[in-house]
Amino acid sequence: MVFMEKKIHVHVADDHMLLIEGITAVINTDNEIEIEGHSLTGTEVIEWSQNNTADVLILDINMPENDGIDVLKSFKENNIKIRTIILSSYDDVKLVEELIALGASGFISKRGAGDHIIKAIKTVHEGEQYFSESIKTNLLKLFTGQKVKSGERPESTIAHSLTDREVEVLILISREHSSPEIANILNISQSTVDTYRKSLLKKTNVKNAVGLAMYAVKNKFI
Amino acid sequence: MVFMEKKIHVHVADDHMLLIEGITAVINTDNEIEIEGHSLTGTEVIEWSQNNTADVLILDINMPENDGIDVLKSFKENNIKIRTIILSSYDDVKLVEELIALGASGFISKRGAGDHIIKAIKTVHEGEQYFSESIKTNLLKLFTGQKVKSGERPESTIAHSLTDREVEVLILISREHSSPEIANILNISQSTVDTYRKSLLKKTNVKNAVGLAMYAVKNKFI
DNA sequence: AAAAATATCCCCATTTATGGGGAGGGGTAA
DNA sequence: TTACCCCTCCCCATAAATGGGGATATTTTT
Repeated sequence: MVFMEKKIHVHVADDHMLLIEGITAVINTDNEIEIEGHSLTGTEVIEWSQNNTADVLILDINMPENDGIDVLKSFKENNIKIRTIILSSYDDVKLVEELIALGASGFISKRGAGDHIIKAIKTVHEGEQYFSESIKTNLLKLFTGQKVKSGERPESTIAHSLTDREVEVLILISREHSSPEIANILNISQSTVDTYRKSLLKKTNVKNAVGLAMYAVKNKFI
Repeated sequence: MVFMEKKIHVHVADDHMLLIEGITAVINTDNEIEIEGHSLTGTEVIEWSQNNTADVLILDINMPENDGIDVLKSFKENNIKIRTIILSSYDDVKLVEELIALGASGFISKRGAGDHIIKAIKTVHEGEQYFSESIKTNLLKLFTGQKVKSGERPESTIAHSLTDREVEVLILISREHSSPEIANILNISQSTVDTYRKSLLKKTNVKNAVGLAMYAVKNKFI
């Protein structure tokens, strides 16, 4: 780096303080980036965002009160623009498209090794998108697993009789989102979401949303 | 510190590489402690333990393949003695008793601020128990909010801040039963079942029945 | 090209779930 | 005894979920 008039200010949002401390420690090894503050719930992030001074937000998806999706939605509604890096776990990969539509520009898996958070911050700060290695791998799996449909592979589970959209809805249901919320997140009407609910109930042969969530767990959708 | 013949060697087990990196960064600020290695699944920890060289193990409860509890059980079965600090999230507090019985000697919450991991490592390495502030607070809540019956014992697995009846309802909800069904099964009125639902939602801090089912799974009620 | 599947939306109606409040009786610990 | 918790029940109201039907446009498969 040649010029450095000002450090990149980063805000971290995660409900695990220990992770925040860890990220802070990692970031402190770089002298171009600085932690500006943190939030422990989605609600805190939303409050913070109304008067924020940071350049980049690192945002966990799973948080109490209001999750990462709620936060992004709120940004959109209030026309707040913050370059945001999503901290994802498990299969949030399937939501990448929606998250991008909601304004996220970076994705880092909590799981993946070599997911360089510092590089992610700098890349996103430059206005570009960043996908960590593990996210890219998962995305690839997701897409190849769909395009190679030409006559083969029943895969392991019956779960694959579910369509892409159904799976998305299933995951959101399992994350405790209601139909109106899901409609909002996926930008479709609630009627459509309800159609997917019916379809899911029929296909999985369970009684209600709880059954769907259990099914999602059992089949490792979450 | 006066004497320092040798650093404390620490092994970290967590399925989130990012957290491991964070912990490493924190620990590297102390020159008496050194990270010896890490594991990403319970299975890895068990394999590692058969030929370990570390003084202290930092162990996450929620891991794929074999969780922290499985790991501790394996230690006990194979008579492996490693001073272990539990990294807990959410309501694992309720498992503290069980975890101590299984050989854990330290507890740090991922959530709590000021949960000094370095102090925990040193304390546990000295052979003493360590409870982080947030764990102590939660434990206190748990016990004050509960009658410790004379000569009674808190069951083997999960201690409940939930009452007996609440747990029954929780389990039935998780089995996909509706309120009218539950009322029928328990021979109480639906009003009463609904009261328990409200109480459960409040205590577990989740949004809906799906959240309750997930809570039940996480806390091994089902 | 025709058939099948997918994604999207709507109507209707009923049942469940959630959220707020209050309330009495029984047991137990301070 | 008093205070507190637990179990039980009820009122009210609104939101959400379920169940049935049907519909159109696009994409994919055959």
